[in-house]
This record gives sequence, structure tokens and C-alpha cells, in this order.
Amino acid sequence: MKIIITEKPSVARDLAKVFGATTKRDGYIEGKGYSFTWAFGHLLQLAPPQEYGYIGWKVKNLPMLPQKLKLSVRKIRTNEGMIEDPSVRKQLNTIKALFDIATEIIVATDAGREGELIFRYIYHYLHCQKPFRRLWISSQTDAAIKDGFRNLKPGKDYDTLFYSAHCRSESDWLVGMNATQALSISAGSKTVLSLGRVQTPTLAMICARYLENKNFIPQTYFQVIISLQKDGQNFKAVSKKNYYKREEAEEVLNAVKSVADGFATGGDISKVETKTKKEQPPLLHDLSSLQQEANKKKGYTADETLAILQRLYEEKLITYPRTGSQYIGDDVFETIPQLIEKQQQHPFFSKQAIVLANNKLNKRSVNAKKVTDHHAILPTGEPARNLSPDKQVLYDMIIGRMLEAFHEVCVKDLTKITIESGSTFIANGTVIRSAGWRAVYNEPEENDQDQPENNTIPKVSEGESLAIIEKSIAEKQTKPKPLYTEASLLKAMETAGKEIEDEELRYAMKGSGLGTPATRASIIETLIKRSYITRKKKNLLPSETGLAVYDIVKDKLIAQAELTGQWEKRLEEIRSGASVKAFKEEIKQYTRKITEELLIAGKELELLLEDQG
DNA sequence: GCAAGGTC
Repeated sequence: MKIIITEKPSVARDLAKVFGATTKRDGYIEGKGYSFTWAFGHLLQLAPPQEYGYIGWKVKNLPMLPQKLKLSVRKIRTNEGMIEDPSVRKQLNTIKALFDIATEIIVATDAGREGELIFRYIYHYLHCQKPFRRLWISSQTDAAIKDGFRNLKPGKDYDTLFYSAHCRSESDWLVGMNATQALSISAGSKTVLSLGRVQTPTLAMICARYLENKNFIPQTYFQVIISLQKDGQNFKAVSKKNYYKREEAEEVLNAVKSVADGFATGGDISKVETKTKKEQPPLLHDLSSLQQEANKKKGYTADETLAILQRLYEEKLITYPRTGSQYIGDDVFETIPQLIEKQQQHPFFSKQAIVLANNKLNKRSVNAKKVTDHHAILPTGEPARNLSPDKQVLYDMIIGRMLEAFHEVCVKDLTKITIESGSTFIANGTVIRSAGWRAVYNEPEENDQDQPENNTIPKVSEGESLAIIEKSIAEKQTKPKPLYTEASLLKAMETAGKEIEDEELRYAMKGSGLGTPATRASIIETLIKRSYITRKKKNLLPSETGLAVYDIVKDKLIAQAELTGQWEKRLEEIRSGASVKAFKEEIKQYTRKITEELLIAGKELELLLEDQG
């Protein structure tokens, strides 16, 4: 019996179907000499400190540096505290029984670092010794699966990938557990003050933005606005300069030769520039972009969106949602015309679905090289009837984005007119020549409010003089960067590291950022659970505790996105063959250092937390 | 009581 193990049940079902295996057993599917079993994510986790004899949270235990970290079965929280998850234990027993009778093991967990770790942890925990081969595919179409099985790789080809995954896992444990205990103990052990490679830089971003916003001193400035007329059509122009004194603006205003001042045509057109701009459609959705859209448009939290998507996925209405790729491969692209055709009955999108059916599809979102473990989120094409309102909203966002992504470019004429009337004024106009993908939602763009755009601008030419029928002064204020919302925080986590100065570290974080698509929502929830941050309307605000923790760690490496960059660089080196030993030693050193620092620094928090009661 | 990672 050949045993295939996947990361999650849905993949096992897809593989079994291709092989024609149809007998459903408890925890696996059987047929044609194969058994397809599965994990559900990580079944095993690094054992908590008490399993090494570090009982209670005590300074004498710190830093906790066990000789060897152990694995233990995933736990769930119950009224009696943390217990082994019985469904996980049961599935491990199923996997063990299958491994015991296996003539061959084929590893089909997701094609990535964590997928490798999910299998290796199971394999080691079960003390399995049998050789295994690796399936490495990034789409679940029949063709991709068949091709993948014809090209199974020796398991050992992925040993270094496992080493890098293992280092990631152990390093997060060592730094996170020790830093958390050190800070919590030295602050008086009244509450859990957690710290970690991902959560602490995330907290730092929220706090830094909050303080920047709070301490921002707005500056008043003035613009002079004129209204011109041509052939009975009005449009606005704004002074080229901003003025910081009202008197200056008034001088400029007074110099404007308006009709009221006795000038029938006091606005001289000195320049007309028109250029055509092609605007590509947005890419297909990945989890993060969808969470951002759902937060902006509907106020859903990242966590809520993920939960709703999981239900849509379990009902087989959408493809795998926890993806970090906004692309699909050519094999999936072949199925797109049918998926679009199915939307021709859609109450809102039918018209554009019909338009698309008759158009050549835009292939901007088609790039097999940019498909990582999973491709972009798509509908499966299964009929979606009677969805709850929440599900309908997200399902429609996925459909809408699919239609946009395969649509034609939007073509616009951008016109910039320069007008002289005492001083220089600028009018900007945008005319959409061909809406392309923008026809899907048909929503106006968000404009830069400093430069009002005229949706239509009459045809004018250089040398013409137009009537100025109105003039006024607009008083404005400079604005701080806005507080983070979940949408902007997700974006910031994704792109964290883009500003890192060291080129190598910046490169190492490219395409990863802080956390992963699957974990960002839970990182935000952790910060809320610790009372580090609160939600206020759409904004995320730091609490007193959050700010106090930030103040203690803000200059330390643990609060910087660079830490992830440094690790990613080393982990990639390990994946390509570098020694694990040196990195592990550095992590130990860093653990000792940060633990020692926090045991001292946390004392500053003790009084503050007492004050809060 | 604690990390970050995965998923029902």
C-alpha cells in the first residue's frame, strides 16, 4: 500500500480523485492500491516550557535553553485548561497505522517551507524510518497532479528546506518564550506581556504611527481657486503655489482678472498638455488584498474575513483562501472562460461577464513563476445559492475582482491646463476614453483632495483667453499620516522591510514581510487579547500598556522588522546548504541578551501597571 | 499564562 499524506483534507480529496480512489475511510481515502491521508495544518508543536521542567514563571529558569526542543500534540483550550486536541491525536493514530503498513510514503504537504515542516514533525514524532518521496506542485488541476506524480523527488532533496523550517520554528520559540517571560516577570507578573518576532514589530508600527499622528502639528496653508468658463461649461483651477500667509494669498487673489473685476476674458491659457494613460487592472485577490478590501468597504476585521472565507472554502465555493499569491498558472487560466461564463446570470456582474466573454482576456494575473504554495483566490464554479449576507459579500468581491483582473486596461486622457491671471493656475482634467476593467464596479477613483480633478474639461487651446467667473481663497491644513486601520496595517505588515537600508536584508524579506497571509489576522487578534491595542471604529489604537511596552522595546532588535529580514537571509542560506549550527548558536546568544535586558527594563513597567489597577 | 506557524 502506497501512502500519500497531504497538509489538509481538501488536497487529499483532489489527489484521490485523480487516482480514482473513492473508498472513504475514517481519516483517509482508499483505492487502486493507494491511501490518501492528511494532516490539518501543524498537528505537532514545540512543547511548552513546563514539559522541560521549567515550572512556573521564574527568573531562575531564564533563559530557557533546552538541549533539544520536543514535539507535543497540538493543544486546545478548554474549561480545565489546555488539553491535547483529541481529533489531532486520532488523526495521528490513523497516520501511524498507515505508515506502518506503507510500502512507500509520498509526501504531498504544501510545496513550501512550512509544508515540509508539517510532514517532518509528524514523521519524527511517529519515529517513522521508511523512505519517502516528495510531490511538489503548486496547483491542484488534474494535469498538474499527474505531472507531479511522474516527477516525484527523493525526500532527501528537501532536507535543507526542513532544516531551515526547523530553525524558524525553534528560533521563534526560544526568543518568544524567553522574552515574554522575562518582560512579564520583571513587570511584576500581573499580566502576560508577550513579545515575539512578528507581534512586537507589528505593535511597534501601530504605536509609532499613533504617536506621530498625535504629535503632529498641522500647518495652515492657502490656495487660490478660480472658476473658468468655456462654451457655457465651468471648470476649476488652483494656484500653482500654496501660500502660508493669508496676506500672500490675498495679493494673488486680488491680481486675478475676473469678470467681476472688469475683465471679460482674464484667464490666459499658456499651456495645454494632454496625455493618454493606460491603467492596468488590479491583480486577482490573495488573502491579504481581500482582507484589505473587506475592511475598507465593509469594516470586516481580518479575522472575520478569514473565518467567512474558510466557510466558503469548506463549502467548495472558492479555492484555497490562505494564499499569498495574486497570480495563477496557465493550467488554471484555461478554466477562467468557463468561470466567467457562469457569472452571466449574476445580478450585479452579469453585464461585464458578458462583455468579457466576448473579449480577449488580460493575462496580467497569469504567471506560473509567481504562484507560490497556492494560486490566487478564485470561485470554483460550483453554484452558490442562498449564501448568508456575509458570505455573499466576500464571494462577490472575489467574482468582481476576477472580472476586473481579466478585463482590458482602462484608458484615460489626462489634461493639464496652465492658466495665467496675475499668477499661475493649474487645472487638471481626466476623461475616461475606455473604462475597461473600471466598468466592473463603475466607481469613481479616490482623488488627491489637494488637486481637485475636473471630470470633464472643455476643449481649450494655448493662447485662448477665458472668462474667470469666480475666485476665492481656500484655507487648508496639512494632515498627519492616518492611524492604522486593519486594512492599512495588513498592507504595512506585507510591505514591512521595504524601507530597510541594508540591501541584503531588504532582499531577504522581499515577498514575505511580517508574518504570513495565514497568520496576520491572528497576530492582530493576539495584540488585542493582550490589551496592547484596541479597535476604535476602523482604527487600531495602542493602549497605555501597549505604549509602555513599546517604549521599553522600541530600540531593541525584537521590535524591528529587520529581525525577520536577518532570519530570512540566514534561513535561505541554510536551505541552500549552509550550516545550521552557527545560526542556532547566534539565536541562543541573542536569547540570552534579550532576556537579560528585559529582566532589567521591565521593572519600569511595574509601577505603571499598578497605577492602572 | 508564553511564539509563530499551519488549518478544522
